[in-house]
Amino acid sequence: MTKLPRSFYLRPTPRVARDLLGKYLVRLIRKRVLVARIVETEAYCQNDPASHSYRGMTKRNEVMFSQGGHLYVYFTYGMHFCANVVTGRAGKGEAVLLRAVQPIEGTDIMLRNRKHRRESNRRGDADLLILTNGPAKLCQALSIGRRENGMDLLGDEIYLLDSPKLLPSEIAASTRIGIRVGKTARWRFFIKGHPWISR
DNA sequence: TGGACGATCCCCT
DNA sequence: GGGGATCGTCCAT
Repeated sequence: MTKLPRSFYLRPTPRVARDLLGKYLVRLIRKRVLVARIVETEAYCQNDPASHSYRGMTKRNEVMFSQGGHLYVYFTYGMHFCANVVTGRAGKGEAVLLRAVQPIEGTDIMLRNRKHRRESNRRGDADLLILTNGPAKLCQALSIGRRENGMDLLGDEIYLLDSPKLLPSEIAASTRIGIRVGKTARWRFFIKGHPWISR
């Protein structure tokens, strides 16, 4: 499999969001390789009131305005990170939020990264099915945080591998999750019936 | 300088 | 289904 080329990211954002389904996210950390398959995404576009870029560039969202193919990581709710793939040409301010992935390789590291997160975790996060089924969870599992903000996905620390295109019948679209505005756009994409979809 | 608010997660009812 | 945790960011004073 080959790395997704820059041109992949320079297409319309909802298209990129849909085409990211099934691709492999590769994370190299301390000589170990973590691999996860993307199963759920959301597109955030120009003139989109739900997008961080809607009110212009700030220190927080400046990476979102960089050239497509970079990683935009933001901190939210005082405790969580979320990871986005920047799309389009520099200055556009569009990106795709990675909402859920399926662990493929390095699962032991991912489990460790999310273990002991809370002392009072009574259900136990050792369950693979809930390891990476949410945007903040997958960041924990893959060790994505402030340091990874702005990384080039054509580099060697974090990148995306191509995979055979999914059939249209395997993909579903819906409205986005957790937003207060921009609720009509159907810019959430996911693999139909996939066990790792977020709740 | 302060206060309101999150592209969430987890636990409890 | 609802609320608490928890803090960086942004904008209004």
